[in-house]
Amino acid sequence: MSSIDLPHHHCEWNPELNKVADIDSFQKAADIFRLLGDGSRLRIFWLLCHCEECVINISALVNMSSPAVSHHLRQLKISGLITSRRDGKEMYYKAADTEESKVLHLAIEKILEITCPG
Amino acid sequence: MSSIDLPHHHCEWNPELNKVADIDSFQKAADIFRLLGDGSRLRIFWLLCHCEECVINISALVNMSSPAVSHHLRQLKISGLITSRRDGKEMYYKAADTEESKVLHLAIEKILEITCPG
DNA sequence: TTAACGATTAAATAATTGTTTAATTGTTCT
DNA sequence: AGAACAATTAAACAATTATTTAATCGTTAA
Repeated sequence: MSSIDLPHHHCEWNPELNKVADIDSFQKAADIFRLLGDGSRLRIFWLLCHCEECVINISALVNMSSPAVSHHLRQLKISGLITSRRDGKEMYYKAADTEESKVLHLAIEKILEITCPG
Repeated sequence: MSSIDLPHHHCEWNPELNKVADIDSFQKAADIFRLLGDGSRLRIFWLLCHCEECVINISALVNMSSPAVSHHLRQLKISGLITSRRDGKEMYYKAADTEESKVLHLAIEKILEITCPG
C-alpha cells in the first residue's frame, strides 16, 4: 500500500491510516451499519437479539404490516445478522449466533443507554 | 409501560422487551447508526478517530470533493460525533471525546476485522 | 382437496439522501 | 483594499430506500 500525498502537512503521517483508501472494506462495514440505521429495522434486530419470534408477532410488536416486516427481515437475513427456521406455518427468526451479531448487539445496548438514559 | 398483546403465544414473555414499543429511543439510536451507514462518511469518521485533519486533507484522503466532505462533516458534527476548531484559514476536525464516539469507533474496528480479516 | 392461515413477492409510490456545480463566506497575506 | 486560499451553503440532480397494496406461495387441518 503506497502512502498518500496530502495537500497540507500539519503532522507526521501514520501509515496505518493509509487503509482509509481501501474503499471496499469500509463499504462492507457501512453496509452492516446501514441495516441498523433504520428505526424499524433496529427495533426488529434488537428484539431478535433477545428472543425468537414469528413474523406475525414481530409485526404486532413493532406495529407494522407483515410485508414491511418481511422486507426488513430479508435484508437482515441476507447480511447474516439473523437466521430463520420454519415450524409448521410459522417462520421463526432470531439473531444469528455470530461475532458480528454480538458486536452490533452490544453497540446497540450501549448507544441506547447513552442516548436514552433511565 | 403496559404489556403487549401478541397474536401467538410460543413462550413466556419477558417484560423487559416491552421497550421495543419505545419508538423514539430506537429512532435516536438508529439516527446514530445511519451516519455510519454510508461508506464515505464511515471512512471520514474512522479517519477522524485517529487524527485531526483539515477539510482539504480529508478530501484528498477519501478522494472526494470539498463540498461533499463538508456535507458529511456537518452531519457528523450535528450529531456530536466529531468536533471542529478553526486555525487560520483551516477548519480542523476530529472525533469527539465522548462515550458515544468511543463505542462507535470500537464497533467499527471490530466489524472491519470480522468482515475484512487480514 | 379445499379452506384458512402465515409468509413472501412484486409493483408502485413517496420520501430520503448523496453528489455535483456554482456561488458565497471567512481568513490571511501582500 | 485586493488577491488567494479554505470552507461552507444552496440549488439541482440522481439514486436509493421504506412502505403500501395486491397478488402469490407454502403449510396445516378440516
